[in-house]
Amino acid sequence: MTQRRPRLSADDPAGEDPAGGGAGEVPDDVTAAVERVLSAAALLWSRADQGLEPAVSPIQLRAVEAIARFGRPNLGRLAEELGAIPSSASRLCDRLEAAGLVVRENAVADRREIIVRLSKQGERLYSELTGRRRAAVREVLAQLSPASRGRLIDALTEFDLARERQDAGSSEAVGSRTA
Amino acid sequence: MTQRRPRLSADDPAGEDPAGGGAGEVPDDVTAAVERVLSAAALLWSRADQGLEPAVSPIQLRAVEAIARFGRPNLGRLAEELGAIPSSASRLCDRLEAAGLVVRENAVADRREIIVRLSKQGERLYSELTGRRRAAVREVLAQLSPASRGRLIDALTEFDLARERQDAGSSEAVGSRTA
DNA sequence: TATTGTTATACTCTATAACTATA
DNA sequence: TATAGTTATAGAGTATAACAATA
Repeated sequence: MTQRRPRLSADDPAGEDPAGGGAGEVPDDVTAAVERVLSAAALLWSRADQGLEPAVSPIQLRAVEAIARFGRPNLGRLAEELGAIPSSASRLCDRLEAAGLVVRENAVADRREIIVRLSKQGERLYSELTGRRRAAVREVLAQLSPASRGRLIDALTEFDLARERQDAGSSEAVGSRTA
Repeated sequence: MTQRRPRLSADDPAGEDPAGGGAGEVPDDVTAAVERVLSAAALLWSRADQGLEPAVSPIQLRAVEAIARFGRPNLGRLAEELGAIPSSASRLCDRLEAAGLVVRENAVADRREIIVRLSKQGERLYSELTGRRRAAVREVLAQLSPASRGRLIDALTEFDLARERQDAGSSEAVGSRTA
């Protein structure tokens, strides 16, 4: 799950708050078209774990990804990256370690710290995941002409630059959460 | 979580299988650029639930989305859409109902069936979610010039058509899983 | 007998709080 | 005293298997 904020409990009546809304200016049809692609892209991306071997849970897979990104994080850093608290990350590592995907090691500098790294098998799993994602993207791109691909990459680059500008401005947001 | 296949248990040594790989033809830099944007897009999309009121869990939110898409699915149809088994969906509905987000009703045609629909509060929550996603996309698009937006929508439309062709060809895949 | 949904049981995942070890 | 991590406990989320009700 990975959220820090308290959630609605089963015995809790629930709260109020409309909120929502957004800036005008951008035509609705453009927004809708981009939304549709984003939605499909998110699906394409998340489907890459289908048939992965061994079939770890999405949560464990996400932890493997986070560890791969950081190389050798300590447990606190890993928890932060997952948007979880150290306790949860510790328990998750228990299971990952039991599954043979990660290894816990004592840090040399500060003996309180525990370094988490991927095992050989964990690295293999991560490679398979990234390979599958790349393959999925390639399969779609292969259907486009080189000229179309050129236009696509130009447009996406523009979008990504805009997104980064936007992202930099709204850093008061909460945790990461790849969910 | 929502997967049907057996997962690696904590007491299970784990399996083998390299796999991965993909079709050549498409240049690596193009693939990598698209991947980067897809990754960011998936993140943008999944972050829309930040600060939602009431703060339901991602799993419950996903169920709300599925119910909203279908209108009034029976429990089995909902489970199928979530990539879960009826038992899990039933338990999930217990919590959603307790939280006041959905309502269970007896079907008129077949008295074995249970129809699941959003409560007023559930619909409000769903509206807020879609509103937030739309706003997030708008904010990014607002940073682009109208000409850039035109190019973007053309490129995305091409990509989406290619994806749909691809998707139609690989329908032997398992469940949906938005994870 | 087949289908729809629920309940019993067990495991993963997560948070809060209390604890241990090191700094 | 503060920090890094673990353990105890409790609840959400899920699957398998056994069950009830309807077709």
